Amino acid sequence: MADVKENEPDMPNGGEKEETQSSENTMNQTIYVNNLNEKPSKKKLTEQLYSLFSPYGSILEIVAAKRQKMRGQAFIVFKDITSASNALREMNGFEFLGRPMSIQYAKSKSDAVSKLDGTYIEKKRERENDQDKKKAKKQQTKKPSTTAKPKAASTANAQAAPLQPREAPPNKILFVENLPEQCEEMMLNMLFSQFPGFQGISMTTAKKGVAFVEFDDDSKSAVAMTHLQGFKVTPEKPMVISFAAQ
DNA sequence: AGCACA
Repeated sequence: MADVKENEPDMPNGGEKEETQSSENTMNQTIYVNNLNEKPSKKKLTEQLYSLFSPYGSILEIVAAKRQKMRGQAFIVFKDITSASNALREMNGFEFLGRPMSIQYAKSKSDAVSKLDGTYIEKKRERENDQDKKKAKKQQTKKPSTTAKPKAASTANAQAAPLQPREAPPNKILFVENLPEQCEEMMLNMLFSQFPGFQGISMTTAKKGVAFVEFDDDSKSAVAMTHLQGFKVTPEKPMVISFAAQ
């Protein structure tokens, strides 16, 4: 297994420029994307977003609406929060259909998620009014017993955490990310073709720094993955390898 | 700019 040091002190500055943090929202498995091109139809846009974001993990749902208030925006509901985190990190500011996407965590939980939790309420009949609760139950100690979701022990860590391979069932196709922009198919070929069962590379035209590598079967791809995981093409960019999503 | 889902 990979030894990961979780407690090493972070360097205050990695030389990265800190731009205005657009996402001060708390972590959410749903990401809110805006500044999208408003020309394509809702269906078309949703399709594009699916193919763009599915490499980061299973997508439960994509919600986009056509109303004036909602156009140019979309909600990508991931199955895992780490997928959302990775997608946000990687794709924020990425130029999509001629415009740089802006991505934040969604402010609230998606219905698709609530339905899986069992906490879904049919209509917006129930508004949580804190006023009422405070007045009625002043001294009541609220004890989350049943459906208490495990609160992230460190809420701030995940967003600052470096890109990590995502969890996915074995697949003969590997998803490689965090590649430097100057990385070309040729050099990936040289790296991966040394492992048995290598079939080929396919770089997505949509996004640089990402590639798919295919092997004969998932045992062969697993070998290559363990050997090349974290391999640094350049000192700043260790490649992150996962099994491709179905 | 703009945080929804019936």
